[in-house]
Amino acid sequence: MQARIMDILKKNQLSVTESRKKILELFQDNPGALAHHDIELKTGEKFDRVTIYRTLQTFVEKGILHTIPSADNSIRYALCKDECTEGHHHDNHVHFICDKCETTYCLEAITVPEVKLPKGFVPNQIEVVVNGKCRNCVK
Amino acid sequence: MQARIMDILKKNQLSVTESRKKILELFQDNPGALAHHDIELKTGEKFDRVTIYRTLQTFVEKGILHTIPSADNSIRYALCKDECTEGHHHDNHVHFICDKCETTYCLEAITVPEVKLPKGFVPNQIEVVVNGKCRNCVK
DNA sequence: GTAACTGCAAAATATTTGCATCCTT
DNA sequence: AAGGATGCAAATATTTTGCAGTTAC
Repeated sequence: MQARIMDILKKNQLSVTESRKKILELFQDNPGALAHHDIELKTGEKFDRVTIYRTLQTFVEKGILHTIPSADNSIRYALCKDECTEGHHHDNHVHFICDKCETTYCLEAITVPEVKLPKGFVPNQIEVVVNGKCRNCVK
Repeated sequence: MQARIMDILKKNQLSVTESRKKILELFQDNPGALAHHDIELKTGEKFDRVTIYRTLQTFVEKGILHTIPSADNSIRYALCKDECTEGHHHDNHVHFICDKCETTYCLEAITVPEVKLPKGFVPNQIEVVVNGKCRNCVK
């Protein structure tokens, strides 16, 4: 686990620091996506808020994390698959946000369906975010 | 135009005030979606920032506007079709955000495709947001 | 006249920037 | 040792809340 984290950092020419290791670890241990605020809590506020901002930004730029759009003003982040490289994301999978437990899942197995656009519109990236009840909350 | 605006407000039991009329008018005149910030600018900062927050919130609650998720921490709002009622939105159309001009379109004609979810996941709402070049920016 | 709405002030929260210090390489 | 990363302070920006005055009905 630790090894994998170091690999990710080194592959992206980032120095291996406490905060980066810890934050990456969080994402690896977590099934879903995390928002800035979650990270602050889960690290026990061990790191400066600013460091978290900068770390997340760096990870997104390097293609280690991707962002998940939401309608509630809190961007969530999730680990990218290996194919992502700097400046080029390939996270064309479906995201699922549970209305009950708020967990955000990256449904890697589900590919984004084709969307037919009107003439003149050229797609670049397609985001699909599904809300509903996740398998743990559908009782 | 004005008549239609009054209709919308009355139908939702909202008193007809300057700010509400003006903001609704903005949405009617605009092809795309608007963020809080856009509205401040387009009204010439005539209304208090707080009033705009409250007006937008009210409109969303009443089903007059819907929100469009985004990955950049700026929620955009767009007019709902008539079928939306208080507490129940039906905006299952595709949203398109232009990478160049930043305009957000509601592609009413394009319905959201079926998405197959893993066992145990029950969908409630599906959001599809496409990024790319719009018909004005594809030269 | 009454309830609803607005504007102002202020609080709470979130985000960004500069800089000195510390850590990684 | 050098460059990069962090933490702190502070500047900005965003969002929320309370309340008094105003407006719609």
